[in-house]
Amino acid sequence: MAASYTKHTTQTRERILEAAESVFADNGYHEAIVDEIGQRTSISKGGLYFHFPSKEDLFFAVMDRLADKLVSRAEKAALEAESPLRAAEAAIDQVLSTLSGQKRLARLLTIQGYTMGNAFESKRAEVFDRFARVIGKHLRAAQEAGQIREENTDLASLVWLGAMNEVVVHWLFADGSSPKDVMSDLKSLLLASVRSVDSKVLR
Amino acid sequence: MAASYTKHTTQTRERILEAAESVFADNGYHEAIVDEIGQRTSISKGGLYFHFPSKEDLFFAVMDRLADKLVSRAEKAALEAESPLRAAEAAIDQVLSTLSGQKRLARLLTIQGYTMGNAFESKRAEVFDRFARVIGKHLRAAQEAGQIREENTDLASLVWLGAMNEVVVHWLFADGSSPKDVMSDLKSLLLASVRSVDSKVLR
DNA sequence: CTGCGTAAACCGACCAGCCGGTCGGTTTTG
DNA sequence: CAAAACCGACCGGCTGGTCGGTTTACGCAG
Repeated sequence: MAASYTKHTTQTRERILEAAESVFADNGYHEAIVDEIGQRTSISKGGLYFHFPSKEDLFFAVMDRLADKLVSRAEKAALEAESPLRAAEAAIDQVLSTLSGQKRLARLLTIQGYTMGNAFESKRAEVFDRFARVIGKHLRAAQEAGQIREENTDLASLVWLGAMNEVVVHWLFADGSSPKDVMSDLKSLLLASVRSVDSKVLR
Repeated sequence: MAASYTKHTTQTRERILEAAESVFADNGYHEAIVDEIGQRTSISKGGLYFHFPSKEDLFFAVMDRLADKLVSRAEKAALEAESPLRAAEAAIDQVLSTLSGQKRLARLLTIQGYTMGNAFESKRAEVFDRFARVIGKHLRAAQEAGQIREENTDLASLVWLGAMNEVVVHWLFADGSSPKDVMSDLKSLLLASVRSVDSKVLR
């Protein structure tokens, strides 16, 4: 499918996605106006609708693209880690520091995404699940390797994800310290939540 | 201010809030239609707008009312606990089991609330902060009482809150096990995240 | 290389319908 | 008899999406 696109088309799609991302990030789904994406792209509304069937689809495409980027970053970082637990750590590290530098993007992923009604629900679930799975994979490995006590790794990854999310959201709202700044404290909390009682086994 | 309302007015307001809560919970902010609140209340749109200046204000009032209810429940439960750490535990216990029984309400608090654009941001922050403060208060006490290791209690309460939120949201989307079912696992994770290394000091 | 025909890509004026909010008037309350 | 409470027909702005038409890209025959 993607292969059938000409190079030119692909480039244009990319341009649109880029602009759409910024518009959605600024305003959220509902407040975002399709024409504005047109303006920023110098592509008319008609042109936009040639590439994407609807505003909703465009939004989904933006989210997918974003998730792809972040997840692959996280997985790459995890690959370089020297132990499963470190890998899980590296993944959240990566995500948090990326988001730290890009407030609007963070906003899009955590808050703005919600701003479409029911239609978005499943998308949100999908994107967050992808992250949860990345974390879960490594936690499971860590458990098998005896690095951690916790057996319910699915729940644990949910907890980790939720914690990260909340830290990011809090930063966005309260604009206090950035996720980067609390990262080390956060990591020790999360590690503590799963580690063996015998703390020597940790890592 | 509230005192200046007549009894009758107060009752009507209550009826409206009740209906509004259910309509918002069903559809989210944008999809919710003011007229429908009218229908369910048998109060005309004009009547509604006599009591609330705008849809947005009505929504805020609904959220406030909800937060009041939940927070006071949580605090009441915490009062009866025998130690600060137990109190924090009781608070999340209370919230989770309440939400477990009321899916629509849970949806409203966690997801639907977001479905208004930027205007909602500060409200979300406010509501969640109230919960965070409840947890934080007890964690701080627990820290002073030497029950827990963690010093950054603000962060810890954020983590707890985020974890709870994510568990609820996941339940709503995936409709797997209810928060109630994972509660004990969740609690042990959260406790582990903050407890002293010397596990005997726990509680 | 050139001209040409076809289809892809793009344009932008226009429409449609939805829904929050209004307001002049009516009923109820005290 | 005020004033509060309520009614509901109506308005108007807004914005996704459409569609007939134009331009560009590209393969190919002469």
